[in-house]
Amino acid sequence: MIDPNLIRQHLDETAAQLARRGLTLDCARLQALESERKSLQTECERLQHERNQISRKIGIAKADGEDIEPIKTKVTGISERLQKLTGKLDGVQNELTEMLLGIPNIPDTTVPDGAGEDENLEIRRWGEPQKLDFQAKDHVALGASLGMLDFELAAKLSGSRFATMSGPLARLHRALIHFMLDVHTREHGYKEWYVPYIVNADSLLGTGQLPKFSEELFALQRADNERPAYLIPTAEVPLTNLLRDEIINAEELPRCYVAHTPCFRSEAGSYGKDTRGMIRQHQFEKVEMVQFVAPEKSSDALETLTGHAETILQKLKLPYRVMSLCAGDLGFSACKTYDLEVWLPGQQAYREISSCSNFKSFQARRLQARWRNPENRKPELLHTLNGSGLAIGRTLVAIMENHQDRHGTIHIPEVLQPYVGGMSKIG
RNA sequence: GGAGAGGUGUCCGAGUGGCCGAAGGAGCACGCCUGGAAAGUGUGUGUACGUCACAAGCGUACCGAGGGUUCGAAUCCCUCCCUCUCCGCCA
Repeated sequence: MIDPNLIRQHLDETAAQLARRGLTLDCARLQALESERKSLQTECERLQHERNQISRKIGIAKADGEDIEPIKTKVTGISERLQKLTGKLDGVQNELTEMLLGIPNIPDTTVPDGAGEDENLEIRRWGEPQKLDFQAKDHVALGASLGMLDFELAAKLSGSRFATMSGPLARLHRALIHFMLDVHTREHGYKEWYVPYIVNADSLLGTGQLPKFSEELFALQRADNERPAYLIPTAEVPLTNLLRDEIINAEELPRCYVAHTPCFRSEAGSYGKDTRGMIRQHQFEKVEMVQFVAPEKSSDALETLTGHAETILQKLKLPYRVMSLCAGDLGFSACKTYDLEVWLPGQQAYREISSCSNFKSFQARRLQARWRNPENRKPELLHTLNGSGLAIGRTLVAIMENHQDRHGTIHIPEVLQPYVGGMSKIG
């Protein structure tokens, strides 16, 4: 959630900044609701004050043995008026918060202009796409010829957008998880977590997936009376919510967390997109990094966090480029995002493999995740960041396609070999 | 699944209808003491919102969440969530 004060005091500038995303803010409605809220709230509080005063007098009068009936009737009148007004105030406030929750984060000033994907800005490249003297196969063909990657079999079990892997390929997939966790914990100073894969609505509200994006989630059917629960779409949700409603000390910052989890996405609205292969699945594994930092540190933290994700690609010798998402392509909660796009010879294209974002206080405000600023001893909102480090399935795809030879053999990057019992190739 | 106990401020912990935003302690901040530190000691120390100059002051709300009773609720009633103990079951 953006700072409500921006709506109250700097509505026009805020609307202008949000317009970069292609969003038109209903300023008139917001302003009307805001001024109505103001007058209703003032009046309600005045009446409450009056009621509290009189009620207090009743207590005293009663102790003195006086007749309290006349005072009581006076209060009753106030209470009736108060009830009507608070009802109205609640209505206004609900509409206002609903609108506020629906407003995306304000793009950072360093975010490039643009309406969508095509206008994202390339920041840098690493590695050269290999020039092969044979026709590169994509991972689907490679996996099928190895007999270790099967989508039809998965469809029998579960439906479309699932995969089975077997044998050495399944092992390599598992190895990637361990490798990435080891790099982030040993070399980048992250703390490893194991977290629930099922979360409640509050957690999803905290990170911004709810209320707006419920169609992307798998909701679980539960017994009567139980609150809805959801499969996590990313480890960002449980990891970031670890600090929900917490106040932490300055010396405990930054907090750098990493976890591997499966991720579940319904991929509603992506029909016909990436239907071939493992790029877009209902279930995939991901190693996720999350950082909680003091506000003035978050811009730098985004650079280092992105670097941590890049390290993995470099160690795996996978060519990639870093894209700064333009305002129109930013995710709902993000203020600035770098996408890492890995080269996929099978597609002859760079494809997203990691997304690293600074949310500033947008998530922290919903979460009430705070720190105690030593300067004034007051609790203030933290800044949160996260990034994939990396998406496991897509990394596997990238390894298969980039490290294939003319025989369809996959050559395993050296850094991974200790994780697969010294195996150097598959097939 | 059965039986019981409980959820109060940064933390611990008192408080069973009327100046209770809440005793006491710890922690923290500032000061005294000290060669320095510890100990000791004094003072201060919740959050959000409104009014307003994001000052002071004043006001409102908040004692797990949401309803209700009442002139008045941390305190009484209902529903839900969560934690703990014992028993049962179980990867």
